[in-house]
Amino acid sequence: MSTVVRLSEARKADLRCALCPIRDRAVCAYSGPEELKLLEVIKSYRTYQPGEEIAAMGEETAHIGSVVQGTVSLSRLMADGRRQMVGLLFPGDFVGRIMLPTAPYDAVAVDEVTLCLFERRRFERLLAESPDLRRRLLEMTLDELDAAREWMVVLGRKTAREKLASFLMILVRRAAIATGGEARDGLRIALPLTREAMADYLGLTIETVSRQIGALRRDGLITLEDARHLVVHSVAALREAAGDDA
Amino acid sequence: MSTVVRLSEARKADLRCALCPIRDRAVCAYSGPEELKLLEVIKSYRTYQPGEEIAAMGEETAHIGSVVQGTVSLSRLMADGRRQMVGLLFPGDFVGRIMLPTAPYDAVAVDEVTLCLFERRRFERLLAESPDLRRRLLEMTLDELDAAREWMVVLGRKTAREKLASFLMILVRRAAIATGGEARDGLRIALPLTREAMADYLGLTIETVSRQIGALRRDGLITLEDARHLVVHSVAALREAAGDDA
DNA sequence: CGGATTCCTTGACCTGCATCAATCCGCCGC
DNA sequence: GCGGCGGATTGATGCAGGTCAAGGAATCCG
Repeated sequence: MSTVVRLSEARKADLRCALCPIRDRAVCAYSGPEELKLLEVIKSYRTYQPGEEIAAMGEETAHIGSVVQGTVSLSRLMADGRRQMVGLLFPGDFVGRIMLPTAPYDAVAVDEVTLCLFERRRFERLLAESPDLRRRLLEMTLDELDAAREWMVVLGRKTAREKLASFLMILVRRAAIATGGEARDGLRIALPLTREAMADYLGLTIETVSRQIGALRRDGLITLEDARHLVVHSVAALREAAGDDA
Repeated sequence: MSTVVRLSEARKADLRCALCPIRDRAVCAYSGPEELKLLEVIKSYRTYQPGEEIAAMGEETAHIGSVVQGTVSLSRLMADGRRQMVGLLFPGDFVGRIMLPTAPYDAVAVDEVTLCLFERRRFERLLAESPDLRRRLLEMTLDELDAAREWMVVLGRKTAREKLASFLMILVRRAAIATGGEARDGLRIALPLTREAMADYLGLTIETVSRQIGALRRDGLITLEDARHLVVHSVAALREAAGDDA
């Protein structure tokens, strides 16, 4: 009995917004305690398995929300099977298109994903009344637009090697943020994506992805622990290889 | 004397928001008469010549505003000279990044461009108080994000021919909207961009752009009047060539 | 333990687009 | 008229990355 109580208390604690791991980055980042209370009432959590579909392009989406844990891919599929990933969402990022009833692309869980969901209609009603939510959502959308445009440069103008290095740099920056500080040499990186998903993100084939990873390894920029884990030896060299100046 | 008066009256009429040609599409689309009055006070017009720089990446931008007339390109330049266009703005579209002091990319007038400008600080203050402006801006930003992601598919996965056809389809859709109705066969299209600008938009070289236009012409999809004007014979065939289903 | 499956790597070959180079066309100033 | 110039076309050639094919490594399951 007492274990049950303790479990339910723990579950409850998980659900408290104040303790949420993405509290400072999600749509609700600017929301005060009163608004948080409102959100707490209407929110629900859902977990998706790797590869599981979160939303399908063209279909109605009843829920929208935030990535709490894991990685979500947004992609578009052409009629003949070619696929292009158009976004990669990490904890704190917002999933779902507001002001539009249907999803404009496929959303798929890359690894095990937990979402903090709101019923779309209810969230939009809340949005209409909350300057804090609106402000944060606008800010996040603008950031995503900048990121999308940055990625257009990668897709349109970079070589396969530069594409790979650019992708790794994204992971390096994320890992640096997660561990609190600067991007340091010797950083160990987990690749959340399969070779195929990377290829779809970078506009390449899996063979080219594999070969370019091999080339970066041979050139001493990285070491592969296994197919999904690597160590970055020189962040500066990797940035150089990505063709960025920033 | 009387002509001077009449001229100044005409000028004044040009400046009245109620008569603005982009009144229904710009940031101010949802603004009521009172708000329009406020905007009317702080706005100013400026005209740019073809090729003239509107904003340079990384530099502070004192003004933001709407495209009233003409076409604006947003692009990013890599250190070695490679350029990728990341957006093409038409009348009604918003120029400038709010909530950020510096421009995230270069903005250049493609042809003769007229902007309706607001001092950035003042506009942001207005934005903070106006739900109508904020709502419209969020809506426009979300639309641009969708457009950017759609373009990522073009850049990442389409062939040169499909890229050209996709670009022409954008112009066809725009021309259709401008002339009020459906995209009809036999439509005459003006190319606002040079071959170089098209190449930068599509992630190609000017030679490939030229060759692919030639190929579309030889295949009977289009006829060239001159280098900057063409007729689309079959919109359906062009869409097909673009590799789209929508 | 062995077979099946999924994911990744590697090799040989091919092709679509880039590169390099020459020419053309329309337009301007003189 | 004619040179000069920016933009566009066209041709010849090369190569980065795609395609096709085989095989390895890890995991699952009977």
